[in-house]
Amino acid sequence: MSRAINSPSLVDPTTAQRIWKAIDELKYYPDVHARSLVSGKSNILGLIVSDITNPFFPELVKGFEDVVVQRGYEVLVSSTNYDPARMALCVRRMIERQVEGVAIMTSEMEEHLVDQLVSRHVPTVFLDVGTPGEGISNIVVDCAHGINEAVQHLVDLGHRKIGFVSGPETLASANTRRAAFLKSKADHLLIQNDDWIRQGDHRVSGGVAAMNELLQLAERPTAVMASNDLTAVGMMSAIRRAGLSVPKDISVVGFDDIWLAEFTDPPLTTVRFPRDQVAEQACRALMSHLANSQAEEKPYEYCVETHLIIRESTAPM
Amino acid sequence: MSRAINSPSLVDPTTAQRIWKAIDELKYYPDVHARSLVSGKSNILGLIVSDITNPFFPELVKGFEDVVVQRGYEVLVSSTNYDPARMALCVRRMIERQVEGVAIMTSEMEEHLVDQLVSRHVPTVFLDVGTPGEGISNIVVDCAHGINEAVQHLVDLGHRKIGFVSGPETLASANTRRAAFLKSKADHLLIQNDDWIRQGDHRVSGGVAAMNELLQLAERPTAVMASNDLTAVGMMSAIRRAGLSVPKDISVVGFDDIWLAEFTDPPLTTVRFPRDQVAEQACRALMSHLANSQAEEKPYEYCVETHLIIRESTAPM
DNA sequence: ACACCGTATGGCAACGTTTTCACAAGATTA
DNA sequence: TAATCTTGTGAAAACGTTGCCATACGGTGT
Repeated sequence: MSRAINSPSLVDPTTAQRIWKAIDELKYYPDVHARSLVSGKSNILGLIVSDITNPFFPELVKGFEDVVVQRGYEVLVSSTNYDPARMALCVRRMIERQVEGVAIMTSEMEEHLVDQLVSRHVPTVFLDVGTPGEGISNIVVDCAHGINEAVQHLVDLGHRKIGFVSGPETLASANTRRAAFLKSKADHLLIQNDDWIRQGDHRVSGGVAAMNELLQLAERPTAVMASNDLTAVGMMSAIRRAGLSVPKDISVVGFDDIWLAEFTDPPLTTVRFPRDQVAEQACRALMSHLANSQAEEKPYEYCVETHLIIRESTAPM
Repeated sequence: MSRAINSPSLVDPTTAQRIWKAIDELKYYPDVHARSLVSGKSNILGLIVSDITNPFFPELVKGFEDVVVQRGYEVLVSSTNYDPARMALCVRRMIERQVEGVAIMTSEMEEHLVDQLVSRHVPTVFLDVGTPGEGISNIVVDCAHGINEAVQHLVDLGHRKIGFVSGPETLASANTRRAAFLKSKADHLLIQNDDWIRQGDHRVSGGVAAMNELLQLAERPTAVMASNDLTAVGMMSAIRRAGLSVPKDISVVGFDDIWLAEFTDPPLTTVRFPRDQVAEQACRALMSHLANSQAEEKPYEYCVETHLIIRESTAPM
């Protein structure tokens, strides 16, 4: 009987024992569907990422799964593959399965899809985009802090000519990072040179191409930063192909601290994007919405910091 | 009404239209839980992996998600983190959510957990371990083929002294690969030298350590193969730290063809483990069990091939 | 015109829980 | 001893579907 399981206080110890014995013997598992049907709660949280194959995401997924499961919930992971149609499918899957909340960890998100979620009162949490409000939270990531540390680190090493390879300009997060770099550069009174600011695509190939452009400049930067680690990997590769050495000739700094960064050659100095913390905070935000369901839906906004991880791709000028 | 949705043939076109209109207007989504409750089918397939953070898995997860979703099912992904207790939790989660089938893509699996699944008649598919039977399928991976191609490739380049760094001996897949290498080596009448066979741990650090041992040998191999790409990455790093060059001084071949292999320096020649095919076949196997539910539960056994991908970490001796 | 058949539709039981309500039995009090 | 209260338990409604059965309706054949 359900009472024995859910409100042990109300039931006589001896009957409770009888019931638990039966449960054990029959290997009884409660039927989640019946349970969900009557309670209206699915006990599922959704997680939407761009592409699980992108090394940025697995850590996020893992972190999310860990804490969500620990709290007795289940996770529904889905990838958009950067495809708007596919994104619509992801949202539909979430709604159909009646998830109790969704963490949308992609940087692109169409307005009307978000509306579908809010109109169904599904709590939502975003990764550093958009505006918190009615059931919508946001994890804001302080990229500037880590980028500032990185610039400071390079300045300390004697670098004054620092280049930057950004991500695609359609990507909000890429623009944030670029702006943070520009600001930090100005704050440090470094040499300004627009030629040293190049655009990549957050993939290895973009890093290679951008770095090749930088290498052909008459006056080259002595250190370069990248908008993400993949770009930095491409840049290091291009530098080496040009017969130069990292970090002896040019220092390189990445961003994200993906798993790979530790094992590039040389190991990449980079800014750590704390994906495990993001996952935990996203989950916490969702749970918080679930707790104070209708009343006072306080939008949750949590700030997560980034920090420089110094490895071996940076050296004195 | 359910008829309009599920058996369009039985309902008058005009009423059908009325119903669809209403569905649209009310933004009606059928309640999966009620549906599952009455039908007894959850429309969910489970996927258990060791660690989504391990670069081997994301591609597998993505492939699985793609085809499962396409067939109108949902996926429940869970990671064991190589922890038996956690594995038990994974199985429990699967059973509680009443998945209709589970793909267990880890190499370790405790007997009694599998029993829980079979006793509940949950179709199961494994990745190259165990014995097919009553509702249990297996995707067998022909590692030998790719390894043979790799050895042949090295022989063609003039190598006769080929080393091998294996994975942990507790891992079935690692032993399979090691055995395949040994057999291929014998077939090619290559120089036998037990000193050239080392044990790694399928991680970068193990590759570094094993390679350092090989480098200290009086008579060194001129080419080395690894049980997986991570090991190969470590080996390349160790070689370079020793002041030698890949592939000029020593050729290196990996196994798995993880995403990273394309971007190491030099790009890694490796044996491609077709994870997308595995995912698709796993799904197909599960679906096949679902189709002929009770009757003639034919165990499904599919063989997937491996092939050498030649990049730049191998060169003539 | 009447019986018959096929098709389209309304109604109802069932799925396995949770929750509420009512009731029984024992304990407490006047 | 009777009345009231407490505690534990059984019974029933509800959740939103599906699948079956009954029924109403329009058409066809005699």
